[in-house]
Amino acid sequence: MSRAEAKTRTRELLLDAAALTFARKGFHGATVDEIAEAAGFTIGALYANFEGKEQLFLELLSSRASSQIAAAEELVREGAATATDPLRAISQYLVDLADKDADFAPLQAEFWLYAVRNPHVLDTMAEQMREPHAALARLITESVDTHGVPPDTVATVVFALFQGLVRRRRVDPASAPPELFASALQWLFTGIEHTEDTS
Amino acid sequence: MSRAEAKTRTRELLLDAAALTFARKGFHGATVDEIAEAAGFTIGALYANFEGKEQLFLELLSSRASSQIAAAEELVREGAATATDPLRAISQYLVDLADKDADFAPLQAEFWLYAVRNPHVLDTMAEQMREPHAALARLITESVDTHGVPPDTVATVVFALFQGLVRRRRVDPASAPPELFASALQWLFTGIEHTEDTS
DNA sequence: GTCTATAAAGCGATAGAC
DNA sequence: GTCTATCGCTTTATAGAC
Repeated sequence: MSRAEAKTRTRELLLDAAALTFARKGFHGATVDEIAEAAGFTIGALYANFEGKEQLFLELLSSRASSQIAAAEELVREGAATATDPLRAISQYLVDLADKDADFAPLQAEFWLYAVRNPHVLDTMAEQMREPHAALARLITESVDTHGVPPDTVATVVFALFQGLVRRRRVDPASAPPELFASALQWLFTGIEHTEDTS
Repeated sequence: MSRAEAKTRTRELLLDAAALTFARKGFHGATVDEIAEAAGFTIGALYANFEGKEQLFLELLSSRASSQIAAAEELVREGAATATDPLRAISQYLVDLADKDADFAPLQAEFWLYAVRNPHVLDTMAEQMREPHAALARLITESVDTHGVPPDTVATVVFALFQGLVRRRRVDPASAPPELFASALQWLFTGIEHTEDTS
């Protein structure tokens, strides 16, 4: 491993550790010491690779876009594979993701709060969401008939719905079971009015 | 004003200031000094009325339930008043609320993060949501036919949807215009499939 | 490039005056 | 009950050794 590769590796380890620590403690709650230690280094390595805590956080915010893109692409692949019930496939995939990576939602919330409080990063935040959003819009276009409603619009609503349900699920799991994700998505397209009355 | 009333007033001023400051800076980002100053006092008054920063935050989390209940009750009244299009009335009311009080959503996010990171307050958080949730469920029952889907379930989905859209609106207002809130709610009941194709 | 030691600042909380 | 002054701890960031 060359010197340059070693440094890149250190940076990535620090970024991963930062993601974990910021998710668990928040931006102000997390300390640089703690982040460095979680990565297996001391603060010296951190300051050799990043200007400081804030720049590390912002770099993380930008870099996590790529991992989101990867997830979005897998979502599309999954959706194409199980074309029998694409809506159900989408919801199941996203519920699994949220349940498996418990740090994802808190980190996103932390990013959102930071962006709301520091308007100059709002654009970065919007940018971060663009590709996953586009991927979902593409999947929707391929899978269902939106009857003239722009796929972008539908994607926005679907993301909002899932984000809200994921947060709810954390506070009160019983009120937001996995099936609700699928049902809600189903309702969005066919309407509650057209649900078979099972009461 | 009696001594007891004065103290109660100080407590309330401090709680209001705490809501503002925690919303704008976050739990760790806000300082007790800053909160006291925003209320027009110094830290002495704060420590005379609360055990410390954490207890102040938790008391705020609990106390804000009552103001939410008030908002929920007004929502029900509004909904009953404009019974011509209750879905549209609900969405407009909630969008106005979110746009008017810019600190509300960040404070809720801060509460949620705190609850996720400190599981012993998850119940308090769930409790806080109960009454507004019940109010919305009642309004739904009165306003629309849910075709056997429990109103509680519908309320959960509606809250999730709105919460997600409000957050999105903060980052990218163009992608989440007020009309989208009404449309999304409409779709939930009648289905995108049954939208008139206006393309 | 990374570690250890330290500087400088900010924080929550307390004590005593009024 | 509230204010002012201060303690003690934690934090970010830097400097110098290796």
